[in-house]
Amino acid sequence: MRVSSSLKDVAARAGVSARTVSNVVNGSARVAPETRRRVQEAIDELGYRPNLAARSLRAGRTGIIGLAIPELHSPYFAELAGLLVDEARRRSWTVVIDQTRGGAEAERRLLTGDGGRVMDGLIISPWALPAEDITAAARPLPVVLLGERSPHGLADRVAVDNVAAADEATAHLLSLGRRRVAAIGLQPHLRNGTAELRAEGYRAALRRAGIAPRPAWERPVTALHRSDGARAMAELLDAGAEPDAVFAFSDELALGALHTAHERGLRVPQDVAVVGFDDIEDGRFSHPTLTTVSPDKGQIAARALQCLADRIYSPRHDLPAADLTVPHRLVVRGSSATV
Amino acid sequence: MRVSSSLKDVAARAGVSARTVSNVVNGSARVAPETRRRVQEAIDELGYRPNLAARSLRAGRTGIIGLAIPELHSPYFAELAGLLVDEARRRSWTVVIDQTRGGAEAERRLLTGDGGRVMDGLIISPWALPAEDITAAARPLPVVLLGERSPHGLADRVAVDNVAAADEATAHLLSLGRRRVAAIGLQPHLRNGTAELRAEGYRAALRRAGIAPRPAWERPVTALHRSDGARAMAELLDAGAEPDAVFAFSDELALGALHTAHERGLRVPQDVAVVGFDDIEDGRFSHPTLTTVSPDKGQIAARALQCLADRIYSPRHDLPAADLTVPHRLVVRGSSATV
DNA sequence: CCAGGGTATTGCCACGTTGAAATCAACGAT
DNA sequence: ATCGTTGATTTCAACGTGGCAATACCCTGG
Repeated sequence: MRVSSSLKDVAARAGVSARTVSNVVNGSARVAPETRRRVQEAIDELGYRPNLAARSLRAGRTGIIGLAIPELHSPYFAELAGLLVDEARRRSWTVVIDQTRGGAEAERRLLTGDGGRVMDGLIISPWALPAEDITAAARPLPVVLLGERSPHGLADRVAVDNVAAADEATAHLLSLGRRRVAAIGLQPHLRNGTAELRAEGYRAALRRAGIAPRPAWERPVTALHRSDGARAMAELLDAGAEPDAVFAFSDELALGALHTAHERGLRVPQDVAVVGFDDIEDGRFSHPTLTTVSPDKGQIAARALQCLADRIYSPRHDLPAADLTVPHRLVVRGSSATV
Repeated sequence: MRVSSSLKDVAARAGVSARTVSNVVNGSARVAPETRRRVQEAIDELGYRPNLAARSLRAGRTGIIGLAIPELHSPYFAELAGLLVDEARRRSWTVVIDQTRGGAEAERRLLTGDGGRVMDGLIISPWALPAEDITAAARPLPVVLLGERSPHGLADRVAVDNVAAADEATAHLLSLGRRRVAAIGLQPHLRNGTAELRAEGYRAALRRAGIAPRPAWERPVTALHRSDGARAMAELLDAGAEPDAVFAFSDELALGALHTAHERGLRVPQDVAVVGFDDIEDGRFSHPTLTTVSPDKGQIAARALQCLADRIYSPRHDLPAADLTVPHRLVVRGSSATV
């Protein structure tokens, strides 16, 4: 059996030209019913499948979009990736996933390397690289940024309102009567817009409640894993900050903080209330369950792909950059329950 | 600026033929240093990138491999996918990820649809479809099966020794003096080999300890999420099985079971010891931390890709199917600590 | 000054597909 | 009977690359 058959093989078998077979496959032109039947029969018999490489070469499009995220094993990104893959299938796109592992080099390679030629578009959650650099390197590849601060109209962007969401989360802790509200998750060493925005909202809520933000309450992290949250929480306690509440910039950090709280014999939420960000599944089954800011991930996925589709299928190269804000809501669970 | 430049454009600029540029790019033939310099210069100036579609068409290979897993947001698969993507980059392959969402239809579509033409090979963790069907549908695409029972030499397979691992986990619980050891995670309705194998090991360990396996102790689940584990645990308790230990076939199920135990006021490990399977990161930070069977995921990734590489780059189509067993170890943590 | 042998470079073609335009057949209207 | 029209099918060319074989070039030894 041949490894693969081509239009020509099918055409020979059906007694028509290759072009007619192409028409049957794509429905791009009218084909007589009888001819269509014969061709279809030949297709089935030979098990013909169109060669996508040839099709791409001809069309100048690959039907492949890239998704660049820092880490696939991070629950938030994994959930989001899952939704994006599903949504992409709905548009008959294939998704290639690239992990940047938080490296600026990886983010740049992705854009200047072969990636730029194989993908029709890219959805990226930037980490180390400023948004400006990304959009510059990517051109003319359509790019959608997730979460990052808006790059002044250089590329489409989809995100929750990080400032408002962080503000709400902090205000929620304050509404419980907590006054020493710490924050875990700053990343001053990185040009990471998301962390900056959440810190901004956190401080705004404190100020509105008449509390001056204190550097000692703001714990930086190098990465966003549970272990980083656990370490930051330990440092916070060791430094004698005596927080009665913690707002972690991600659920993973929050779960790490919970872990340390348990170790140190602190009761959650009685001694320390904890709020996270992302609404990953783990938080619904942790002990205690985790209060969190829940971004509408389904909408992030849908909107991001819509943006790409608009650019890929539109002949116009000067579409104004979209800056879409998707809804979020605060989900109150055990870790910040009223005591 | 041109959207993309071709060999021809570079050739024109450097004053050589397209073929010479191709030689410079691929190093496939000797090129005079001076010529190489001029060509490289032109490449840089034009920002030339090879067109992968054309290259694939010519070479008959795409450099893309598929990874089909039930769910991306499942921590185990997300971690594994991350490792596979990293390992694939090392071999300059790109990975497209497909989620079957546990559907037989999705698994079949993947193989018979366009996927089969765009991928050079496929790594699949089968769920609903018997391994035999998968390998039959895939031919002549090289396939590596993860975890599934060996399909009688039809395709390469990489997995831990599920029977032995489940046996060890159960034996560990028995060694703590537990006698009513329940199992959570059977999937009798699916043709899922992995669950069957783990049940086999579980029962073997019981029998060796002189305990007859009881159907009432074996709780089936429909999926492998935390919520399924939580439900199964609740059913187990409601049925009056009064287990003093639980072996869950995955960490997610185990974490769900922990959640229910907390809710019901059971102390872990004092009242019920719990062991999971997979060693996902969550288990290292849960409360209590989770005892689990830790498969060497790095080796699973490396070996699976090695198998694919062997088949893709080998002209021989009759390589015997490999059946590789990767090491695992039992990691004892809080959920089964000695009381 | 030329044959011989290597090195460097080139032209041509095919991979499988599809857009554009040409061809062919059939049919109704003039 | 002829022409125009519509519908169905075909021919031709090109997308960008790399294998193959041919060619142009240079140097050395006779």
